Amino acid sequence: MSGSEQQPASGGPARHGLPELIAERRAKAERLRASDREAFPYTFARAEPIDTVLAAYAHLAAGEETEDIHRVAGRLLARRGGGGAAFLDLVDRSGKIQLHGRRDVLGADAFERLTSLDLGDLLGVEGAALRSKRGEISLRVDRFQLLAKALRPPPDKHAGLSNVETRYRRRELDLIASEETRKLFLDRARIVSAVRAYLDGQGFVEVETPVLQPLYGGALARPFTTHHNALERTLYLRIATELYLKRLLVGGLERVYELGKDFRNEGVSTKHNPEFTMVEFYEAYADYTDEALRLEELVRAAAAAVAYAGPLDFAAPWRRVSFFQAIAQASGIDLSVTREEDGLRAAIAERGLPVSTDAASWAQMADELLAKLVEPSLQAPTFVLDYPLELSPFAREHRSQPGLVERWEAFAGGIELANAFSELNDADAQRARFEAQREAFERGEEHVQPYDELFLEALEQGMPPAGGVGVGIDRLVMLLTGRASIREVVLFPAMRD
RNA sequence: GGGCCGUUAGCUCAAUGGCAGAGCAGGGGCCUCUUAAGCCCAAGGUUGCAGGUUCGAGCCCUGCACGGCCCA
Repeated sequence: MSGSEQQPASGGPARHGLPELIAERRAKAERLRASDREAFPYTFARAEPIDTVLAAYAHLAAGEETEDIHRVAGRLLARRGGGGAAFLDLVDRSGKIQLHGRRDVLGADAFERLTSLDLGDLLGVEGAALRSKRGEISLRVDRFQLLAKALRPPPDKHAGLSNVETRYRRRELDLIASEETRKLFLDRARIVSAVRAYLDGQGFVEVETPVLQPLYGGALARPFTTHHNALERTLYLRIATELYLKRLLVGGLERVYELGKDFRNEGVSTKHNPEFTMVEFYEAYADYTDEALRLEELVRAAAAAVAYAGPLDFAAPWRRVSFFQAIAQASGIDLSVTREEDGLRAAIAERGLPVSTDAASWAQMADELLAKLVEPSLQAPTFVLDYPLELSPFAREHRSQPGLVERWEAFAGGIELANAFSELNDADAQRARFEAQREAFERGEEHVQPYDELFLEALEQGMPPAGGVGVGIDRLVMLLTGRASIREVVLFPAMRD
């Protein structure tokens, strides 16, 4: 501590705690800037990933040294030793390597600079590979440069960052402190790449449709509303890409997909973030049966990309069960018989099922039976097939079962993973569905599909028969990485201020 | 929306209603093969916020904020 800090009455105010730590680090940075012309370079070229250096020297025996020079760059996260020898742990995206700094190699000045670095500093190092006497593959530090100063201390070098709230709000700290977190988000990137690679390989074209939409649609959800000043109009953040993608089928693109963010203005939970990543893909001349095969293949590809070895078996074919069967097995209620609102309400009450029946339509109660009684029990990957028409305003009527539509939802690990239809391409039937939605809205139903005249005009132009699928990427990542909360797999989840 | 739990130093955590502590990190020293390196010294606090009870509150009570888990 400097003299002035020991005499706060005559000098500046005494600094303690975090401000003191930051001041110490800033002073070091300034001293280095003054004394070391090589500090803070703009680049550090030809650095190798740490894991490739480690892999190249797995054969070294303890105590064996080489003169093979390597360059690595990363963040300083631990330090041991002292006197004329220093051991530093340097971490990059690929791994961690030990650095062995020696006064007799570096000279007194450079060694002093090395040992005065702070944990958290970013540095570039050049030196010879060796395995220490205690058996750790290391680089002897021949030269090093401070690439950036960490003015704030990193999380505890052993305990890491365990405060969940801080991990979500300050994800950069979580990534610095936790190899597990780094691996998770690298796996997420691999999953997204695998999804794209699968669809690209199957002849799908990646497209981008509006996020800001004059009219939202394609799902039953409340939208975020915003305003365009120059156009002087209300715009909505999309809740789905469905309707625009189907217009591209009308346009003849045949196989299209979009992978991006949707926004739903609803509650947050361990399974819901207000913005989330969805891939939707649409395929002309195919139906929902074809799309079930596609989902099996897509998930298999994603699982392979992260070498999934968890408890779920994604090998095809997945289990298939009808909507009515699934509910009958879980509740004892046969919805094909109990097709009336009052009858279903009575059946639910009779069995004392935890399903709200007040002011609920038949379809709402059926949907809730699925969500409450069936969904949580579906651990092994399962398709639930053939939904009531009332729940599915964009799905095509079942070719053989009246009152149902050709739709499935895929579940695994107790959560909904994907949703698909044989797409409704009859413009007049679609118009009737919109009208039914309008009537539902007038009856007071909250989640309805707004009437989209432009979409109807597109269908009137002629849309090929098609299958379409939406897959929740966040949930796919949860399943393939074994995480129970969506907040774990979203880098910066929504948090209250 | 409800219930339970949590919030103390930069980080990880202690503390019968009775002087707020430790480890790590940071500061000053010693130490040329360490692995949570070690040893000595000094320093670091609006105990989430606002009230209340009490001679005395990190601890008890009320409200609020944020988070976690469970339920709806």
